[in-house]
Amino acid sequence: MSLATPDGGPRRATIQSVERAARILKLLGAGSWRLGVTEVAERLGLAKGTAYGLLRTLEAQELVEQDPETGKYRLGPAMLQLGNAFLDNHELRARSLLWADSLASRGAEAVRVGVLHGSNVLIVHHVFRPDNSVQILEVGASIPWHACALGKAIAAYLPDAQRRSLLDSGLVPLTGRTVTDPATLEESLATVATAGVALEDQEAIVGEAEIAAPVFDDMGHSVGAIGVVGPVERLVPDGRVSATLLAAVRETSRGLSRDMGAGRVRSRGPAARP
Amino acid sequence: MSLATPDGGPRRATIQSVERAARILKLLGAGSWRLGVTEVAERLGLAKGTAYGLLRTLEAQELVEQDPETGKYRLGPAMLQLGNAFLDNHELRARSLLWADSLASRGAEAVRVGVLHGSNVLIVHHVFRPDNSVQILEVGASIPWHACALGKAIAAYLPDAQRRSLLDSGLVPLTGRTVTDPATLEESLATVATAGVALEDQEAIVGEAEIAAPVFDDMGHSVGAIGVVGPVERLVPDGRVSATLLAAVRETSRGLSRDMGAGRVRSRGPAARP
DNA sequence: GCATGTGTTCGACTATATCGAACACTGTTT
DNA sequence: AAACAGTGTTCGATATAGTCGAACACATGC
Repeated sequence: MSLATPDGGPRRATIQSVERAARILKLLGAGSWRLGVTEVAERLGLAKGTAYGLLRTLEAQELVEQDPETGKYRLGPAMLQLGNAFLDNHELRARSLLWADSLASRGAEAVRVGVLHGSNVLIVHHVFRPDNSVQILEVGASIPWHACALGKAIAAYLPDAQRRSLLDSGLVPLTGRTVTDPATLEESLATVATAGVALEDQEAIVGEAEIAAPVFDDMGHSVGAIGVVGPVERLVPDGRVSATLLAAVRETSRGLSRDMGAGRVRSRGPAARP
Repeated sequence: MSLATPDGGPRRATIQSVERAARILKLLGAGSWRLGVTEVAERLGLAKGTAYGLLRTLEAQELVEQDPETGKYRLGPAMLQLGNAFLDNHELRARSLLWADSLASRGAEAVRVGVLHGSNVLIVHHVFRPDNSVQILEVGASIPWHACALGKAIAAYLPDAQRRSLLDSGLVPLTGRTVTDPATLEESLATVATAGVALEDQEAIVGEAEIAAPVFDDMGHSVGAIGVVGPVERLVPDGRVSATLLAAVRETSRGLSRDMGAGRVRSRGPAARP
């Protein structure tokens, strides 16, 4: 009955049923199609009755929906609302709105803001390139950290231990140019750390590049990154990084970092009701 | 504290701790700022230790984050990812992408697609008006059903019992023109049902109007709605609804409904691997 | 310095979640 | 037709696993 804690991590008390419920949610979210009770039970190693009870409870909360025809389950609408609520409460995102807008118009490129989540970068804000082209919204998407400039910018300023674990955790290639060797990646992170800016040249999507810089809080931790994405021809013309964009990104990240740091140091909880 | 199940639905067993965990998440999502353990415990009527255990478990799953400085809790990044996963699995949204795009360019207005969630309409897709103006993305937002055309369009075709409960559940005014009287609202729903299209004229935001039509699945249930939003001057010039937009919305909703119905009737699970 | 606040820990109690087998139902196979 | 292999669902016995409440350590403000 006892689930052994994997690789002898610190054994903190966790509530079993809630953990299982969370894993069900992630399971439904990961696989891109609806699952049945038996499939859920199998994949999590639970009794069918147990999985059913959990699903029923989640359904009552509208975190999960059941297709009335097939009886299978999928994520529910409350999930979207909570996801949105996360964004509303997100400090980095809130503070980045104005900076991202101005960076987008100044650089005439799309802007993304991301934070580290596991070994991926989670996009928390996205401003479209200011032209009429059709673009898809990427907020909520997650990108392997080593395949985007945002991720490298964050990783470069992480405490050693954390950076190590990132480097060691399965680096999968997305394009032919994705760097997956930990050693060379570590070197490039050192370069990023001295330059203060990270680059990505078709390592995630062929034809697209990114220039990004880290964002720090008042403790000096890299809590996220902001950068511009766009076609290689414009970001890296003739193999050289556009100096204009580079300066714009750097200055924006500094301004945003100042915002983040100042918010905590100067006044403790200015927005809270007294 | 107890939400009465609409029309006396059967009360089944639910797992206590999971339900409590879900309520914690909603609490963190609703109040727009981070909460402490004691506050959570108070608002849910739990022992402090219990609330702590739940929060710890949710934190381990990254559904909740703890501010290392203040010790207070907020929603975590996994929430955003799950919210996004909900969208990816959402059938109506998936099928509406193309229709919404074409409606937006045909009508030169912003397009929204929504579903009913509780007594609100949850926006699951949003196409910006095809001009260069700055617009904010509304996906994930929820709007009181009686204050938007999407909501009226859905409600007009709901089973009697469900429509009743909507009419009876606290209708709050958002602007001076919001209709909050159940009787007059019911009348207007009857009109909507015969016309096949719903209107909204500055009932949610001053200066903005909306034209929407319902979307049906193969069972004939109104599972959502699609419509255009924009300034009153363009949607309702001189007090008359733009005939062009009205036709466009109507035709789009019919096409989308056909998509939704056809997907289920013709082939059972065409997208599933064999 | 005390008084109040916080988040956190711990152990005893029993309410509570888990299991596993049996159920009703559907569509397919024989 | 009838037996089969699936599904989601129900139910009751068992002891596990979650809940409570008091005590803890730490921070803040009087």
